[in-house]
This record gives sequence, structure tokens and C-alpha cells, in this order.
Amino acid sequence: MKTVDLGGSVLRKKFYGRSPDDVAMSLLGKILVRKIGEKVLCGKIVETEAYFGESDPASRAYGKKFQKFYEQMRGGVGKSFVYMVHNNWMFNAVAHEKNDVGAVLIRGVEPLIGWDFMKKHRPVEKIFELTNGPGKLTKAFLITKEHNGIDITDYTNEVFICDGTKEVLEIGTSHRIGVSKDLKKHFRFFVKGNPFVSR
DNA sequence: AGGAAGATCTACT
DNA sequence: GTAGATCTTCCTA
Repeated sequence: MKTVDLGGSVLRKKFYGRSPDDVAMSLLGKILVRKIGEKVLCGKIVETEAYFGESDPASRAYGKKFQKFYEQMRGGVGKSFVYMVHNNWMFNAVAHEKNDVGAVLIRGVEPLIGWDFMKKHRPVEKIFELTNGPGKLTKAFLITKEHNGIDITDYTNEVFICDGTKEVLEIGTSHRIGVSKDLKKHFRFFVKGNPFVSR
């Protein structure tokens, strides 16, 4: 197996054992890594959203309507949580405090390594259209249901997240995208001015 | 079997 | 900027 210097170490379980909005903000600037055999794809996370449990109208776990999702969002932290909406896979990281329910949705990444490879799967004219949306980045990174429930704190897996850049980020917040009944607080976080942020 | 889904693309006002 | 058609899973009937 090839080794790649990612400029940081893989994020531990402890990182995900905090409230979802905390984790969502902390994930900005971190590196999403996808291994495909010999190939390695890396992207800097520039946009996230926090989702909570049964009391969050926007959450998949809302009112325990979808049992399967609820169980997974309540399960062990530091695992991936992938679900399909309108022919798009959404990549989440399970994150919450003990005995709580929640996850963080990755909405946008900035391609660092292997963007030529991503482009093969998503033929687009403008580079920033490659990964500036939750469904787009999963297509570019070839993330599917097969990667649901895997441990993203284990760097031998096909998908994981590691610590990355040390740069100072200017963080913006807003309401969550496309959500009609959103909560009062802002639960979307993004790197200001980054072109890979959706909208 | 039928519906709803927190996305995306395309085509407009 | 907004609006409508399209799409595949999972849920409830």
C-alpha cells in the first residue's frame, strides 16, 4: 500500500463525541480521504451541517420515523452514515454526546488530490462544480451505500477523515439549505469565500 | 402499491 | 434569482 503525507493524523473517536454543531464547525478545514485501491482522493471540508435527533424536524431521525436511520444516528460515534435522497448519496459522520442522537452532513469539499480522477466521474466545465454539494461530492469520491457504517477513525478503511491544514479559517453560519422547517439557530457552517461552498 | 424525500440539472422570469 | 421534472431508496398501507 502506498503511503501519503496528509499533513496530519486521523481524527479520533473523542473528536466525534461532542454535540453535532460543535463537531460540524470543527470539521471545517479537515481532510476527507477516500482510498480506491492504489488511488487516493483527498478533499478539504469547507461546508457542513449539523443534524440532531427526534426533535429536529430536518433530521432523518425526526420522530423516529425512519427507524433504521434513527438507530444509526444514535449508534457509535465516528462512523459514517450514508443515505440516499433523490438519487444522491449523502455522506454524514455520526457525532453526538453520550446517549444522544446526531450526525454531521458533509456538504462541500475542496479537491486537493486526485481531482482529475474525480472529473472522470463528474464531467463538468467549471472545477468548482465538482464537489460543491453533498450529492456531488459523493459522486466525485465514489461514495455509496457500501461505505455506510464504516469506521472513519480507522485510516486503513476506504474512507476516513484526518486533521489537516493549520490555516486560520473565517467561518460563516446560516440556516440549513432546503429545510422548510428549520430551527432558530444556525446549523450550517462554511468557510467564507471558498468557491466550493454550495450556493 | 404509493408516497415522500432537505438534491441536481435545466430552463426560464 | 426561482421553478419544475427527474430520480432511487425506505417507509406505511
